[in-house]
This record gives sequence, structure tokens and C-alpha cells, in this order.
Amino acid sequence: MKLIPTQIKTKKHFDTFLVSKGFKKTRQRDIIAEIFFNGPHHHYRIEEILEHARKLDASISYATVYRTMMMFVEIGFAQQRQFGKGQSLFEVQGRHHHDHLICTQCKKIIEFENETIEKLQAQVAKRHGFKMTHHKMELYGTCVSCQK
Amino acid sequence: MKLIPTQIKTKKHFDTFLVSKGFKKTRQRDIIAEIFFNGPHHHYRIEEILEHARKLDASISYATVYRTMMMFVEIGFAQQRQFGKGQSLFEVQGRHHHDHLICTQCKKIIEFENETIEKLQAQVAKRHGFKMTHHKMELYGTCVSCQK
DNA sequence: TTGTACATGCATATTATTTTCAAATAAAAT
DNA sequence: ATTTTATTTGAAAATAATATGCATGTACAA
Repeated sequence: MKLIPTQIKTKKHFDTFLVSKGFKKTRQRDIIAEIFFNGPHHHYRIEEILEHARKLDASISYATVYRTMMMFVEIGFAQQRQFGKGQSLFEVQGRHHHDHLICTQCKKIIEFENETIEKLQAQVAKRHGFKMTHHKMELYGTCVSCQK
Repeated sequence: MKLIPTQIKTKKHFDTFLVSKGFKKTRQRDIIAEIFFNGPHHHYRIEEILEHARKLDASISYATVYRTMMMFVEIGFAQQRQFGKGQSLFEVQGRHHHDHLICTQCKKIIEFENETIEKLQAQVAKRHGFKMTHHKMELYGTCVSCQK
């Protein structure tokens, strides 16, 4: 019994969202969305988005990137995560559900999914009378290359 | 094949540690350790330890509690955790291994353990060539009382 | 006792996040 | 095209949590 997969959020969805809700399409939002939704990877810090954005428009500010990322989170277009200390990471909402393997040396992040674990987690929550909304599972260690 | 359980850390162990390493036994450390190791629950914020400590000695500073908690973490007597945002929580090291169920409404924390999940996590890490050092698993939702 | 290295308290520095506000600008109304 | 308006932006400052520098205080060994 598979759930219907949530549609992956794209830049096009975001553009539509802006128009439909009466928000404005700005140069800054366009650049930030392009990087976030179509960029080379899946886990962006605000600082990193800012760096990339400034190559396209040197005047973009941290505050604007910050507010845009928060907007993504609020409207359900992004998930905000905290791995250990340091800054939040943002990833596009609606991709396959997954958890994370994190190398504490080189900070590399590998995504994985394990349906058996998911089921067991649901069981645990149920057994304690919890109505589970979400979970967090992160495995930390050293990756193959960092073990050498 | 059960692993040998790590000895639970106590205030007495801490006292011994201080002496053996040439650190000083101070009134402040004694108060803080008493609260942390023998207090009423298992998940302390620095602020909370400070409040309790000040009932016993009004002059104790945040910095001292902070540094003492950091010492507990460094010497392996405490684990530092971040549930969502907000301040870190500290818990005594060496109790049974466990993960957490967290009520997002009332912030209640329930500890649980599930050996099957643990094994599956180890498998996942191994499959990706990781040498796993630790993991984090938190299930968020609403507890029985908050569902009413 | 007294000396000394470690510990403490206060103040301040850092780091990450969040907000304020005047000026800029997108989009609607003329 | 120009004006109007409400939203958005950038710069700076506020907040929150964590971390540190330093003068003073204190545990403990000599």
C-alpha cells in the first residue's frame, strides 16, 4: 500500500505560486529559486545560495536570501534541516522521502531510504500513543574516502 | 550477542575523575554535578541547571555551568542534544542507549529503544561503506494527552 | 601559612538567525 | 506612458545561543 507520492516542487511551481497569491516576481526571487530548485545539489546553506546568487547579481543581500528560503519553508517548498551544529541546510520538498548519512570528517551527505525502518518507527510511535508527524534520522560516521 | 553495557556515569565517578586528572573540586562543580547526575529528570538545559544551582548558591554564573556541562561532554560524561531549534539539552552518558519521541505541543520527551532499528541502521551505514560512530533518531508528533 | 595553577564571574566576542525601516520597484490603475 | 500602491529589498541593528578573555578568587599541595 504505497502512498501517492507528493509532486516534487519546481521553480515553475514557485512562479505560479507567486502570481496566484499576489506576490511579486522579482529578479532576486528568480535568481534564488533558480539556484535552489535547479542547482547542482540538494543541501544548501543560506550563505551558499547567497554566493551563487551574487555571481548573477552582486547586490543581492543575505536578508533577501534568508527571507526567500523562509518563504520556501513556510509554503512547503523546502525543508529546513540542522545537522549537528552550524547553519541550517535547505532542501527541495517533495522529492522521495529519505534520511541522511553524514561524514563527520568531510561533511559529505548521502541520502538513503529504508522502508523497514520507517515501518518500525511508525510502530514505536503508535505503541506510545503518538500521532507521528515527522521524524529525523541521521547516521554519523566516516565515509570510505575519509577512512584512508 | 549483547554488547557489554557501558557503566552509567555518576557524580561519584566525576569526583574521582577530577582528582585523578588534577582538576579541582569546587563548590560550583559539586552543585552542578549533583543536579545533573542526581536530578529529577534526564534532559537539562544549561539555563535550568543554572536556576536549580542558584537556589543552592546564588552567585553561580552561567559561564561556570556552561563550562562544566562542556566538560561533562568532553570527558564523555554527558551527551549534548539539539531537538529542533532552541537550546541544547544535556543528558547523562552511559544509561541504556535510547532514542526520542518528542511531543511538538507540550515538548514532552519519551525515551525508547528498538534493537531491530539499530541493526538496520548499522546495515545501512555498512552498505555505504561508512564507519558509523553515532546516530540520531527523533520521532515528532503529538502525545496522547495533547491529542484531546 | 603561603604559593601557584586552576577555576570563577563578569563582561564581551562570536555565530546564526530574525527584524526594523527607509528606499526601491513590480504590477495595477489611470 | 505615467502615476499609484503595496510589496520587496538592502543595510543595519536586534535577538538568541554559544563561547572566550581576563582580572580576581580559591583549592590544594608544599
